[in-house]
Amino acid sequence: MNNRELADQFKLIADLLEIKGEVVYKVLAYRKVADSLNNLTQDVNELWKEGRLEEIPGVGKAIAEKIDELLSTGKLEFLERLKTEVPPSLTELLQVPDVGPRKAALFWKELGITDLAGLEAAAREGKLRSLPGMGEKSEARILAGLEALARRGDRIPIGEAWPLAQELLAFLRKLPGVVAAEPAGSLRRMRSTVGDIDLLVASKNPGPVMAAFTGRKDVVRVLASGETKSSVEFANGLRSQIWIHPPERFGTALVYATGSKDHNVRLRELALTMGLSLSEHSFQRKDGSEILCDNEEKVYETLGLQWIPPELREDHGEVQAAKAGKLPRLITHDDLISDLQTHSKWSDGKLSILEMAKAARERGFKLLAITDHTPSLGVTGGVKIEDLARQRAEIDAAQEELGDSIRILQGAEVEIRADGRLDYPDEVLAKLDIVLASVHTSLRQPRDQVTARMIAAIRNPHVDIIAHPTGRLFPNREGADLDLEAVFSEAKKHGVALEINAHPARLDLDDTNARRAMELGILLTINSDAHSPADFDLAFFGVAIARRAWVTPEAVINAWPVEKQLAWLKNRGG
DNA sequence: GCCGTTTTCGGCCCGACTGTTTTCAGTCG
Repeated sequence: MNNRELADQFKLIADLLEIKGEVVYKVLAYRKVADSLNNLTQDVNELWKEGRLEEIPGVGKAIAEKIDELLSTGKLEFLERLKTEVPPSLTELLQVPDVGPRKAALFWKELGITDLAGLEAAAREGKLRSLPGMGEKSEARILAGLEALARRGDRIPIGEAWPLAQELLAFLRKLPGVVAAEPAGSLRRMRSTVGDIDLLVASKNPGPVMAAFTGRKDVVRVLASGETKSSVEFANGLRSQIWIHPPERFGTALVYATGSKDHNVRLRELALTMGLSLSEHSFQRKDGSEILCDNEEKVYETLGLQWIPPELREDHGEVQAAKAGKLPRLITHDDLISDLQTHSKWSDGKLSILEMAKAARERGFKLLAITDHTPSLGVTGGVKIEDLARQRAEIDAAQEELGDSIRILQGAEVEIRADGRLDYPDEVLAKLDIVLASVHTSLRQPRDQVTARMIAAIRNPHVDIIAHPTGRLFPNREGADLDLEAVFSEAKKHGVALEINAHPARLDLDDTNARRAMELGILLTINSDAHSPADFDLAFFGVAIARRAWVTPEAVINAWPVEKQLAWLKNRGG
């Protein structure tokens, strides 16, 4: 059982206990452990073997025993018994907006509803409205929520949400009386997926701004509209909400709206120790007087903290680090001066090498690796060995034309075949300037097999980088079941770099794994995987993942001076 | 169920909005 699978068990326990009506703090305790496990930078099995389970945040004696039972036997008696008391399928209902644990319990106990289909049928038959605390409007909201859920599915990739948010922000910023408009929520924290689009507006006159927002043509439903907060749904099922606060309170409001919830709780606890109560409006002293903050820096300063970049605000140690003045200098998009994974017409890219190099140069890159696919990945039209010399000639010609404004490398994204062999023989790899190795197929191999395959690639002396290590694709393809600890240990030993692939459908390594790699001192690389000029800009999302992983520029090859990048490649003997 | 600059018990952040209610529960972030 891996970290995520274990976390799922505890999330299920939390949901079931909540529906059962258990005291809320017990539920929160289980939920916190699920979150801790999901964000753990080590394999929980290692901690378990070393008897260090209680070092995991939120894990005490009782939960440590449950983890022990789950990892030893694969089952948990406590959970099995719980499942006989509350049907597990009831947790489906919690996905529906406006349905929480109390209503789920109500529907189950009064109407025998145990899943989404049952809820929808009952709502359509008008059976919900007569329940205590329910009415026609509540029933209609639940039906609307069910429809939105069906349309939208789950969370959406940040690559889709970000452009939509920019469009909404541009709209808001043009409205009269709007002083500022910023992204908030998981969007601003740059999580790889977001549930809805949160936006914060500064204005002294919120009424007309709210009206303009909720009155947009693409809004199909207004879910809430108040003085400080409104929430709407778009035709595709996506939801967005805005808060509007006066400019002099923008700082506290932005901290609040950005979250995460756990980060906010941490800040509020800290405020209380200083005799202050922190809300989205202000700090309040015990005598009722307020401290207003028009920007975030003032909020953190009042708490005796360094300003914390939004990407770190997950209650993963950032508040403690800020208190000690030890926040890392996070990498930025501007730090990147190379892109080490891109594709040209030689495989599945859209442009010639010269066109790609010009596009890279326009974006300020000084170094570009052309890393086309290899033949076994048939759909990409991989470069045959006999064509590599002609590709080299094209690179030389492009280099000639562009002079020293940008340096172009001949590389390859070499397929790691199902049996662990690479798609080019060593003598061919030896002639390339840079070699990335990656898996695209046979991702469902058993853990041992797929891990061995990856390790074999890392041990090949010509391989410089493992690209998108797990092979995951949003939203539907799970990554390979890799033993990442083993992969990390081997990468460290052989000095092979691991990629944070910036394509929003990949974002692989993810933030949690990238943080673990960083802690282990493994080199990282952030690449766009560009197949067309616009794709170069996707590096932005890769940087976001790196920032969420506390990554500094020193750890990222692409942020090094060109000569250092080239020297690293040369010294690897590739 | 966890946890400790109020420490081994008694707390555990703060508020907006809605709907069904005549003062509040439920949900959400």
